[in-house]
Amino acid sequence: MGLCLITAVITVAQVHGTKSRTLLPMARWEPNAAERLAHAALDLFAERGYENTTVIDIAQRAGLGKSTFFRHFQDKREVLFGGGAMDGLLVEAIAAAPATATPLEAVAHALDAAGREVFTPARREFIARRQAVIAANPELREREALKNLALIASMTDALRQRGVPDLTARVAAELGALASTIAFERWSRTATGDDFSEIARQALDDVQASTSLC
Amino acid sequence: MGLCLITAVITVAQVHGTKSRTLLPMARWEPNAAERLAHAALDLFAERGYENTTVIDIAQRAGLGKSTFFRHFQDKREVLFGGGAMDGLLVEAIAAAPATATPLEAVAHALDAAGREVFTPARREFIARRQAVIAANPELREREALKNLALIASMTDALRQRGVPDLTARVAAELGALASTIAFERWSRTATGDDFSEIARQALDDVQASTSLC
DNA sequence: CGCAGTGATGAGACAAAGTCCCATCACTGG
DNA sequence: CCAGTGATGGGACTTTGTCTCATCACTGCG
Repeated sequence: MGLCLITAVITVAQVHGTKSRTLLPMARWEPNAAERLAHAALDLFAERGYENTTVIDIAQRAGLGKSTFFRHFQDKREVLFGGGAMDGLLVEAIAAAPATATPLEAVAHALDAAGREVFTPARREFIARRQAVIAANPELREREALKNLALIASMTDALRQRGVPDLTARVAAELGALASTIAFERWSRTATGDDFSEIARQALDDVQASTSLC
Repeated sequence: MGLCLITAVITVAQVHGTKSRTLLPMARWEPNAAERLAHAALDLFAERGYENTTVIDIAQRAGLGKSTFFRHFQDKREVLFGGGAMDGLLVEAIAAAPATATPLEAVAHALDAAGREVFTPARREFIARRQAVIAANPELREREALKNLALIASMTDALRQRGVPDLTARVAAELGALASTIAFERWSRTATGDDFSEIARQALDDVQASTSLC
């Protein structure tokens, strides 16, 4: 799966530094609680595994309490899928594609946007690490599958609003998701700072070519 | 989703009646504990909803204890996805397809098998009821998404073993899953005893035709 | 007829997930 | 200096899921 990735930890460095005077009272009241929790969780999951990590462990490492964890995340799995801006990003990109674009070209437009905003070279290592944690645990893969389904539904809707017939929209969204997954697999293996958008376009072409051989 | 359906409750009426003499000592030691639990669960989920139903509630309605529930099912969700013979059924059907068949024809072969063995007219109402329960709850949809993923992976493997190239196998499996989902949507709406296999073949044709319009 | 063995079950203790309520603390504005 | 706001902490509570051990039904054997 490649679409439903990272979104938490995206709004990272921003506030920090406004009130560096009152550091004594402890980590509490320090900003970015959600980000700290997400980072602490990824670290712990990578160290000891998802199931050997307690929500309390995560909260403690972030200098927070259990209550605060559940105030920021619906459940333990969600800490790795937090942000979720991916959805809107793809929908907007599909809507913004030229009116003359075919469904799959509109999807390619969306994958470009993902490459520009999310799957950046700077985040590659972090995202791959996160993906490894997810792949290692059934509960997390389950959540990822659901997110992916939601993403496909969003893309399908976005295509329909361009006037694409229902079934065609569904097929295009599904093929786009598959291409994205394949592109992500290739991209996370590249040691170099390869551009995700290029890889994704290539993957989309490959997928489209394969449909003729079915 | 249509592929990952029913499997529990499939080995239903069989043993019953061998020891109808000792009925007094209570439901215990009555056979088919798993089936009784699955039916009790579906009834309760339909009545009060998944989240308002306790595992203990389910066990009690089946005349069993909590321990026995978790002895038969990994977790609360799994009670609706129990059997799981679907996987092997599709894999075997794909392997058994004529060597001359294209990937999608092999998949069509698998959907035929599903229509013959699982999505029978007699089970239509029950399956639709179960699907409604799943659709009404995020946790259950999540599990369904994971099962669907596993099914796609199985079909992909089965196609690869026929000598189909990796990417083509993946695309064919994905398109087959989509066709199956669409076929299931259509089939569960038909009041008549329509044949799932026919609907599925039609859906597969529709999907294939749509790929040309992307 | 009785007696030990097997297998499914039940009961209860336990850890962790998730929910809820309320007190507390940091900071804000008057 | 004081009241208000919002994020936090703590703890009680329910439920899920695990584990261990005793129990019961039925089986086969002497």
